[in-house]
Amino acid sequence: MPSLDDQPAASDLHHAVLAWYDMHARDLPWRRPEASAWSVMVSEFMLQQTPVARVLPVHEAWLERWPTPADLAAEPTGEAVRAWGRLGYPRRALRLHAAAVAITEQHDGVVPDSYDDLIALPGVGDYTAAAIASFAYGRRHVVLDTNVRRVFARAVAGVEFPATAVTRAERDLATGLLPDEEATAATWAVAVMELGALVCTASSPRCGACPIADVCRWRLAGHPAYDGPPRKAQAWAGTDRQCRGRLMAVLRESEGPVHASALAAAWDDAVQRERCLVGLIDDALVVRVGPESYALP
DNA sequence: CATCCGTGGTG
DNA sequence: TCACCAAGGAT
Repeated sequence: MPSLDDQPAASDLHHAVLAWYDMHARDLPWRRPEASAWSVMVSEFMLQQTPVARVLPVHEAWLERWPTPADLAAEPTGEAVRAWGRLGYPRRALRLHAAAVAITEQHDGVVPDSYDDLIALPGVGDYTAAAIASFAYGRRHVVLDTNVRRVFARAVAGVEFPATAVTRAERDLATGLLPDEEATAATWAVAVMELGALVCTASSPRCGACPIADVCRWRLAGHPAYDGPPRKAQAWAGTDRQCRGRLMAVLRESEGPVHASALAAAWDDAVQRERCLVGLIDDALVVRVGPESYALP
């Protein structure tokens, strides 16, 4: 019978989480045995800050249209931005395209399997590099995303939410919990993430359905309330992000170039509209094709 | 290390 | 209703 001072034994966590995953894992396209590394990579880009439900249809259309990195690399960047649709953060589409170009030119069109090669690609940070290496190639890596961090914060550290930024102690903890055997480590990585996504959710966690509830330090401590710094909600109404989104929607939905008047109709504040347009052009999400005419690149 | 970068679902 | 949140990365 565990006391509050005990750390959950790694072996207990492994068995419980892996058994739970075997039973409850979602059947997602990028997890199927026939899924290519490119499919995994596309999913990871799309899933950066966007929920699975909204990624599914876009991912399917994307892989059908561009089955390999070279297929995407051969297209203008604007086609990637248009196909990205309303997933949000369209710079991710640009980075995915740039990554496809780099893979085509520097890796013979094959998605790299090493963390070092992956993290050198545009739009690939620590999480995405580890995720692709682990999920697509079965390599042993610490995959630290928001779900995994939350599960470990609760089950091991006994707090409701992890710190704002990844700490050294947190990474050491995750490293220590990573199973030794390579294939097991890869399954563990996706299993812990799935547990965080489906059971150990940010709000209203389903502890009654959790395979490690009996050793979870946060639950054993009586679910103490979060006492860290307030996590600031992102402002939205009236921000440049909203303005940029409106402008991009106009361009996306138009087959050809749009006149400045069409953009003006999408956002009233002329000063802010101009600032955002300049920013979009600077980001290479928009190109000016005439005196008062704009288009996707 | 804090801030910026989209969008839509939900309790 | 509206604050919160969803598989981050770049600067």
